[in-house]
Amino acid sequence: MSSFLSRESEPDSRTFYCRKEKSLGLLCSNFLELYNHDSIQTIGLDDAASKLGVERRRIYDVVNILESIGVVARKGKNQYSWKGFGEIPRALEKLKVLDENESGGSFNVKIDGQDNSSESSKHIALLFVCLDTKREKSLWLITQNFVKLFLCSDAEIITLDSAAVALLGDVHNSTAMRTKVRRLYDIANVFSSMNLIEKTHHPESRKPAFRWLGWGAKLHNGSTTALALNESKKRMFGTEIANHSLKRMKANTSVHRKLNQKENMAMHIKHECVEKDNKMEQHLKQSSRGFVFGPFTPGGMPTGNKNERPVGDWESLASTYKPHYLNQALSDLFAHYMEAWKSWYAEVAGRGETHLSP
DNA sequence: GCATCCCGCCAGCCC
DNA sequence: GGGCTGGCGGGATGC
Repeated sequence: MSSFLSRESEPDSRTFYCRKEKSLGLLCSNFLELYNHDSIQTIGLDDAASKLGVERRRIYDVVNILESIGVVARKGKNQYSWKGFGEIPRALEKLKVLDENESGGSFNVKIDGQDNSSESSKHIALLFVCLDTKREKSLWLITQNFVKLFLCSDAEIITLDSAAVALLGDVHNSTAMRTKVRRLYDIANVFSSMNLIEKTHHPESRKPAFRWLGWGAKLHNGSTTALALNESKKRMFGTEIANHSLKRMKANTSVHRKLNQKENMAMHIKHECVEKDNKMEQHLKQSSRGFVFGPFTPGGMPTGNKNERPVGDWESLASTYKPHYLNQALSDLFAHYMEAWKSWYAEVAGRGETHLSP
């Protein structure tokens, strides 16, 4: 039996209550470790609850969130089937396509002060206006809409407050807002534990917010990514269980995690990608006086900074950071990053967006 | 004091 | 009717 299971029976865990040991994120990590195996066909909720030492009610929360991104699928009463991480890209793509169909084409939603356009607000309101009935308030749908906020908006980071506003529509209903934010915290914890998002702070309000890391930011090869996640989880579980300080949110961010030298190639590849992003981001931050840009933020955007790098420098910077990967998949991934960066640069430069400057 | 989110009540649904 | 499902919000914990 895994260490996370035996821990439940320890007398200390009852004597000294630690909230973080009970968190949904940790439960999700343990759930994934338990079921992320090729041999797993069916997941019984009772079985999961007893093996993980939690109430069945908590399992519902986890599987509902996982179901919304395709990792598991409901087979019947009390039964789910394991689909695996390879389903995540497909599920995300479906969400994106679905959203484009619903909104009559891709639109640029900006939230959290990144755009004050009333048109964008209208789009959001139209997109989530249907969240009224019980079914439509389900964790499953809230999760999907939360993902859509990232996938279909220009927002690099999103605060849970603004996500709640977007999903709820009615800003004046404070009770409903609080409830929605609670649910978003649940979802965010699960996603954080899977490294789909990471916690950060809004650059202006300094409010807690979340940044979308997404599946594509890891590896495009589904199986390799799943392997990487699987391996990473194994390491993180051990760390979390053994570490009583349990700095979960910080430890779980892929950006800040240090790589164990003995980790496998998949983890190494993943880390290498993140490292490249970090270097790019650090340079971007230096020239933008602390504004938190994402990895693809155009370097040529005017910031008013005297030390601002000219566009050409960024292109040379990009080529400077071009890694010499032996792995073809990784080379393809980096090429994809470069393409995305270039297209975003072209788009933003074309619009002449100066309002992003602090 | 605010952010976070666990916990379990209880209503709706299904068999 | 009983079990399953999961929305919901009180209130405890963390920082």
